[in-house]
Parts: sequence; structure tokens; C-alpha cells
Amino acid sequence: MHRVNQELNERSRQLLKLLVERYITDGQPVGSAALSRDKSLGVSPATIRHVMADLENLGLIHSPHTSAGRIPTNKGYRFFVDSLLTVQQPEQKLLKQLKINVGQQQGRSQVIASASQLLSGITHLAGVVSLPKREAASFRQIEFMPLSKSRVLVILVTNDGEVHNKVIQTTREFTSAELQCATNYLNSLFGGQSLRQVKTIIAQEMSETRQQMNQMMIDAINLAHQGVSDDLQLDDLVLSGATNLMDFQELSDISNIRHLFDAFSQKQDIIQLLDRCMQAEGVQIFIGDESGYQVFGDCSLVTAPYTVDNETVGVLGVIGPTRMAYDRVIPMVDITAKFLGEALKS
Amino acid sequence: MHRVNQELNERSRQLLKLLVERYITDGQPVGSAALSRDKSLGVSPATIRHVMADLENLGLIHSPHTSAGRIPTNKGYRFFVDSLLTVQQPEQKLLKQLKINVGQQQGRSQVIASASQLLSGITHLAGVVSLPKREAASFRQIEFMPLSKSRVLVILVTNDGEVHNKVIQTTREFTSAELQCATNYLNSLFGGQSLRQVKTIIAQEMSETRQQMNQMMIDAINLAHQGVSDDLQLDDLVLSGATNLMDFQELSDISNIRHLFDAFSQKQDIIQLLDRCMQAEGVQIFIGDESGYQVFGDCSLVTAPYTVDNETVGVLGVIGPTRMAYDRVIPMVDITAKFLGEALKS
DNA sequence: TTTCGGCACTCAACAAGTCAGGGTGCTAAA
DNA sequence: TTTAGCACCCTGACTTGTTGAGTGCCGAAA
Repeated sequence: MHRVNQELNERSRQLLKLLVERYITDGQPVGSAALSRDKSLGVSPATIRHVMADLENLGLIHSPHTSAGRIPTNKGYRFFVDSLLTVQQPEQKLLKQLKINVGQQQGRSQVIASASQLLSGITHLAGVVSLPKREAASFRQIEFMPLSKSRVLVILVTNDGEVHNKVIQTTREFTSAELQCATNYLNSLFGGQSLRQVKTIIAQEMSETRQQMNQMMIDAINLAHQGVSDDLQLDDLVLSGATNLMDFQELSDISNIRHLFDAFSQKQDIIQLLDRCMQAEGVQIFIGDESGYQVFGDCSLVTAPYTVDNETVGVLGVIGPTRMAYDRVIPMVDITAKFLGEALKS
Repeated sequence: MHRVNQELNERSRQLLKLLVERYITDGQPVGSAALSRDKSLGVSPATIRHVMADLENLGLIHSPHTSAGRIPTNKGYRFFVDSLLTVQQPEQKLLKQLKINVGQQQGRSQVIASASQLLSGITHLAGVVSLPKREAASFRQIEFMPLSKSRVLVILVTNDGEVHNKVIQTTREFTSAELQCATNYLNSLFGGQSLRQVKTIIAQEMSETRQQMNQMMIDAINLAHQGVSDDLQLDDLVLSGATNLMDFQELSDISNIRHLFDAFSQKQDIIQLLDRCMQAEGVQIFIGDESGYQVFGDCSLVTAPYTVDNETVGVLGVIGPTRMAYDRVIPMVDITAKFLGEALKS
């Protein structure tokens, strides 16, 4: 990519930029004449054809058939997004509306659902938000509730107001009093820590010499260990406006759509993909099959992680055709991530 | 419909039956010659055309254009399903497999998900299962957990092993001891009753003269009232294999599909529709727009309620094109409902 | 009265042909 | 290096003709 960057002079870059922008708005292969009509280049179609030939050799554009205009390749899009794109500041009005809408929701899942919906509504693409990592939440309270002889319901409340339930098997029967003791002990031990810290504390306690621990404490730690371990904690995501994607001609092949929706209901792949985006700092973009998943052949994914108290807890973004208005979508995703983070703080 | 039934002689009925069956398997408009080739009628194409003309006058079939064969109208399908259909007993092997697969799952949601998936897998249509009505579950245990000054987490465990959480606002702060008392009182009062009964009990207690109740009991009932009231108890459903529907040519118009999937993600309409089916006794069928929803223009819905301990708690079914193999689908839906009911009992 | 063969007619689907429009690459001149 | 000119290419839309499946109607036979 760097090579490409060097080999391209200013005019070629400008031309590529125009071409991609043009194709994004029109959806038609763009020819030399059309570009020449744009005053900002001021050269004849013939010259443009020369430049286009170069760009084609570099693999940035290609023509679907002999006598059609050119369209960007994935590589072309990539270069465009990385080096040529001038992002569009979203309208102030829209931002205010977005902020209010996300902020007004109450309850974690409400906030997230609304973020996803707004994202898809504004961009007319599919919006997706990964649920906040449970590990990042902080411990507020734990409680045990005996169900039967050897089964105990563990209730874990985190600071974001979420309640997690889990039924665990115990080796022996516990009395209410015992469970109450464990509750008190654990609540004082873990209060205010993040779940990640809680886990490490548990691990430590379990491995350390148990000299200074009495039986009650050992039991309590054991219970907590089982209750907090998230064996089944499958990540999840909220997807909105998937049907928006059906409106795009370039995806309108029924088998394309089918595969896409299969992936959506599968969720697994998307979750993995989003997980990868959590590592990144800011907005991240996958163009076409860059994601490594065949299904996204003609799709791009624009994501941004969202943070609560300076810790990245999840990702959000949009899925749309490769030919999407990156200049408007990117800042939108970026800002929505910020709003979501803020809304989750309270 | 009764009129139609009387006006049709045996031969016409037989002919209509053949025609519908033929169309269901082939998907092509069926003409007089094709039907005549079927030995079981033993009349010439010309005669068949006469009968067909009658059927067309009755609105049971129609031809898409002058020189094509005939296809059933919705009214034709309806008559076919009501009076002509001979259902196909499903294979023993399939049944066994189905039973095992549904039965082996553990956890209510697992069982339901698997029923939905199997339904869609076997029929190659979309499978749908409404979640069991919460009201039908029976009370096992209630617990209160103080969160803050005026907020209490209510945990309700039902006999099917489900745990329901709800955060309620209280008028004053309760001590742990007070909450413990309330817990004990309520558990002994409600133990083993269905949630519906619990609600009526609560209503009674609240309206009755509170002479013989002490403050603790009043508080407890109040807490329970808030905790059990399901203001937000939006029904839900599990949908599987929706993408199967994309494979059908008759639905493959992109805008059709889009509306359908919009309805799926909306859920609201489908839930209402299913709710209506819960009243019915056995298998119920909506053909085309009989459901009253435009979206299902070219779709049919085959449903059956499922029961736990002789009480109907939910509905399940499949959604597919009007042109579906009713003879195989209907018994399949029927039997799956039975298996699901059984599986939920344990 | 019902059934049937014959016949003219209709229409969709397909194939083949035509044509204009938009585009390209090459070449030679500025 | 840029440009105009030119030959050529390809698609898509339109026309035309043909084929085959299917119909409705009529008059004769049962």
C-alpha cells in the first residue's frame, strides 16, 4: 500500500478520489467523459483514460467489461478510505437528536437497542452493537438462594444495574445461615472491584495457602468461584435494520442476501469479527472480504469501540455495501460510540 | 364455503384435489392435459376443461394468463385443506429423532430453541415458537434483595426453573430482616400455586379488609404485588430458519422478502397472530392474507398450541409459502407441539 | 345430457437480429 | 505530456418471428 501511495502523483490521487466519490453516489461505473466534465481536474477524457489505465494496473480500479466505466476495487476503496477521504461533519441537529435519543433511554439494554436502531436509521444500513463485556462491570452485590438440596441460585448484581443469575451444583447442602455468612463475607471482600479483579482475587484465594481461612471462607470462595465463572457467558449483539441491506442493488442477489442473513442469525462470526475490533483504538473499517469472511464479499463493516470510564467495554458499528457513503458513515459511527459510552456511565 | 362444498360433485372435488397436489409438488400452473394424463380421473382434457371452468367460476382456481394452466386461489387452498387433504403420516424414524432431540435438551429456552430449529429444519420452512405464558408457570420461591435505599430487587423462581428479576421502587427503606420476614411469609402463602392464582390471591388480599393482617403482611403483599406484576412482560417468540423462505421462487421478489423480514424483526404482529391461535384447540391454518396481515400475502401459517399439564401455555408453528406441502407439514407441527409440551413438563 | 375430438386462437418464453449509447485503446499531431 | 480523432467493443433495449402449452367453443357421438 505504501508503494502505491508513493507511485501516485497528486493528480492521480485526485482523480481516484473523484472516481470513488462519483461511484459511491451514482452506483454506475464512471467513465472518462463523466470525470472530465468535472471542472476540478481540467483535463480531457483522453488524459483521464491514461491515468485510469495506470490506476487499473495498480489494481485500484477495474472495469466490469470492455466498454463500461471503471469502478473501485476493494484495494481502491481501501486506499480511498485511508488516504483520500475527507469526512463530512454530521449536522448539528442530527447530533443533538442522537444524543438525546440515546441518553434518554433507561436500562442498559434499552440504551444499547436505541443506539443500534439510531445507527441503522440514520445511515440506512444495518446497525450492530456488541453487548458490554461483563468483565468490565464492577461488582456490587452477590446473593445466594437455596433451590434444592444441592442446587443454589447465585444472583450477582453489577454496578451497571444488571442482574446475573446462575444455578450451581453444590457438593453439600447449605443452610440459609451459612449462605448469609458467605454473602456478607463476599460482599465485603469484593465490593467495588471490577469483575475481572474479582476473578483474580478468587483465583488467588483458591491457590494460596489456606492457613488463615476458616471453613466458611473457603466455602464462600468456592461458591463465588462457581457463580462468577462465566462458562456460558456467550457474547451477544444487537442487530438492527438488517432489512435495509435488501434495498441495495449490489447485494440484491437473493443468494447473497441469504448468506448474509444466515450469518446474521448465526451471530457467531459477527461476534468474533467485532471482538477483533475491540482491540483497536478508534474507528476501524473492513472492506469486502478483508474481514476474512466470505459472506461479506460485497459488504463493508465500520466499527468503533465504546468506552465507559476509559475502559473499552464493547464495539458498535454498521454493516453495509462496500459502496457506502464512508464520509458520512464514519463520523456517525464514531460519535455514536461516544454517546453510547456516556449513556452507559449513568 | 358450505355452498361451495355442496355444489361440487365428487369428480370436481377429486379433480381439484389432484390439481392442488400437482401444483404443490411442481410449482407450475397445471393444465388440462397434465391432469388428464393422471389415470385416476379417466376423462379427456376437454371434459377436464369444463370442470375447470366451473372451478374457476367458483373462485377456487385461476389462470395467471390466457394460455397457462390453473393454479389454486387462496379460497382453493382453503377448501383443499379443509375438505380434501389426506395427511401423510410422518416417518417413524423422523419422529423418534425429533422426540429425542427435543427431549434431550435441558433448560426451558434450550428446549424451545431446539423445537423451533427442528421444525424449520424438517419442513425447510421458518419455524416459530412462542414462549410459554409466564402466568401458567407455578410459584416456587420469591426473594428480595435490597439494592439501595428505595430500590429492591425481586427474584422470582418458578417451577420450570426460570428465574425472573425485577427491580422495584419502594416507599421506604426495608431492613434485611424485614425482607426476610416478607420472604418467608410469601413463600408459605404462595407455595405451589400458579402465578395466575398468585395474582388473584394478591388482589384479594389487597382489597379485603386488612383487619387480621399486621403491617409486615401488608408490606409483603405490596412488595409481591409490584414484583409479580408483569408490566413489561412482553411476550416473545423464537424464530428459526427464516432464511429458508428466501429459497422459494414465489416469494423471491426482494420487496416481498423485505416486508416479511421486517415483520419478523418487528415481531409484534407475529406475536399477536400467534396469540390468536392459542385459543384454538388443535392445528390451525392461515392461508395467505386470511391472517389479516398484508405481509403474509403469499404465505401460510400452520400452528398448533402446546400444553403442559393440560393447560395451553404457548403456540408453535411454521411459516411458509402458500404453496407448501400441507400434508406433511400439518402432522409435523401437530406432533412437535406434543413433544414440546412433554419436554417442558420435566 | 354428458363426453369427446377437432380447431382456431392466445399468450409467454425464447432466440435472433438490430441499433444506439457510452466507453475504451491506440495513434498521430500539437 | 496532452489532446483530438478514430476504430472498435460491449451492453441493454427494442423488435421480430417461432414454438409450445393451453384455452374456449362447436358439433358429433354416446
